[in-house]
Amino acid sequence: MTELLWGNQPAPSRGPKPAVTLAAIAEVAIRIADTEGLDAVSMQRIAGELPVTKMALYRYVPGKTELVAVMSDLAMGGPPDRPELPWREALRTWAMDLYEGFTKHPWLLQSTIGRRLLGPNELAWMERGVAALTSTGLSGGEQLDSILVITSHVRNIAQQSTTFPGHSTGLTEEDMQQALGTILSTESDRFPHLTAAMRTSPGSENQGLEFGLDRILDGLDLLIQRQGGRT
Amino acid sequence: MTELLWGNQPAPSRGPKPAVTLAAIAEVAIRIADTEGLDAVSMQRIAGELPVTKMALYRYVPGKTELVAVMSDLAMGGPPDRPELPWREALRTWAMDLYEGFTKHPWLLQSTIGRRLLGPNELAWMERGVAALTSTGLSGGEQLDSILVITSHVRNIAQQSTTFPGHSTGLTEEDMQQALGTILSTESDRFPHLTAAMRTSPGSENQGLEFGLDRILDGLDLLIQRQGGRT
DNA sequence: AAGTAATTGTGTCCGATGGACACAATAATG
DNA sequence: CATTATTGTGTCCATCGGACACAATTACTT
Repeated sequence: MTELLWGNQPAPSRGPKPAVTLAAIAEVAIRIADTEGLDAVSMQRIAGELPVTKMALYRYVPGKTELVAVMSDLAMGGPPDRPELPWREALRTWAMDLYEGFTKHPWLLQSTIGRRLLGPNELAWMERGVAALTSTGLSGGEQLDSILVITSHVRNIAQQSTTFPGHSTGLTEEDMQQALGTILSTESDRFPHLTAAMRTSPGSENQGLEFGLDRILDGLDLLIQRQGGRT
Repeated sequence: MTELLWGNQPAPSRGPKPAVTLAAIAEVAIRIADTEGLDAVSMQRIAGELPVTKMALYRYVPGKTELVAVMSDLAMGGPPDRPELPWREALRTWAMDLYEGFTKHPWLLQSTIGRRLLGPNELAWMERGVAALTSTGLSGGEQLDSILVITSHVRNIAQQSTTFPGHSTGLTEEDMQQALGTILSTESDRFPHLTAAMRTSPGSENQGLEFGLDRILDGLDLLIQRQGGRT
């Protein structure tokens, strides 16, 4: 499995030439997931767009789980190159880049959850994250925890703002807002503060990303200053 | 669907007595999910533990999606009663209670993602969250964004710390750490900061929850003070 | 009391899924 | 030329969510 993700295949000499490559399989799978959602990615479907049958895919990948892992790391890609910046700006653009990646491939939010083996690209993202924090005086554990908080925030904001192709419950953002509205109006006595908050809320938007990010960065800044770290 | 979640069924008069109830179905489903994971919850499996057949369940629920929604809101439960506290402590215990809920039913992390209709219990949690922030002078939108950040953090911490029954890739936390270790040792030149950070890291734990929570609360505190809010 | 209408439970059937497995075709090596 | 490792194919299976027709049950109406 590690070999699959990191591309360390022994390269056999005997036997017929492979008709496809792991990369080609992953690319097809990614394209399907991008356009029709992760649930539309089946072995049949993939094989249908390649000069092989379904079962041939199992020569390249032990199972669907592993295939999803490979395509995930590939779709995620590495973090884009950015000019060196002070830690706060560096971390902010890092978060924004990450957000963009998740909006470009929304299904990554489904496929990269829970305990899993990490691929080279995912590790590269982490590397860039902690790199931004090395000069702050935070300990290793604090650095890791910091980028974890930011990642969580970015992920969950992306999750609720992007619309999933396929698999979704078929709910528009409007549907949800409307249903919530009618409930809150008929049941407003049970949720007084919530109704009040939603009434004064502008009703949107991706300011949620900015807001949380600013709070977290403020909190980190405070900790760094308190520990006498430099920028 | 809203009727299902909020328990507003018209109660028919004609016809035979129902052999089971929606609540009973949900309870069985919850028990299965708790012990064997969400993927083990199938209509067959549920019916097997009830005096009905699989297809009879569809008299109580339009489809599996809706059933999962119902069992999710039920398992989540409402927020526990807590004495009134200043906003920071209130929000902290709120987050801890939420965390406990997710560790008690890890599958909630899978079932309550993306756009979905909100049940009474989920709304009750939100109500408690914003209630803690009403006296801070934050706007409605800011209050909602605040509890969203905290929820995200709690969720993702719970996600990586709890072990999923079934469905998991069968990876122990040790397996992951070990695989990561070997990769970082053979590939340490590609990830210098990351390897350094992981070397000085104590290797664990749920201090990740505390750390991120403290940063977020610090950031909120700063914003509140900046706006001249009172505690 | 008898019949009508609404509602519940059952059984059968379907398409799609991931995967096991045996087998034939292909290429490099001895 | 024969051996051997490797690739691709076809068949088969259990499981899943769900559609649908049909029988059984109960309350309401006449």
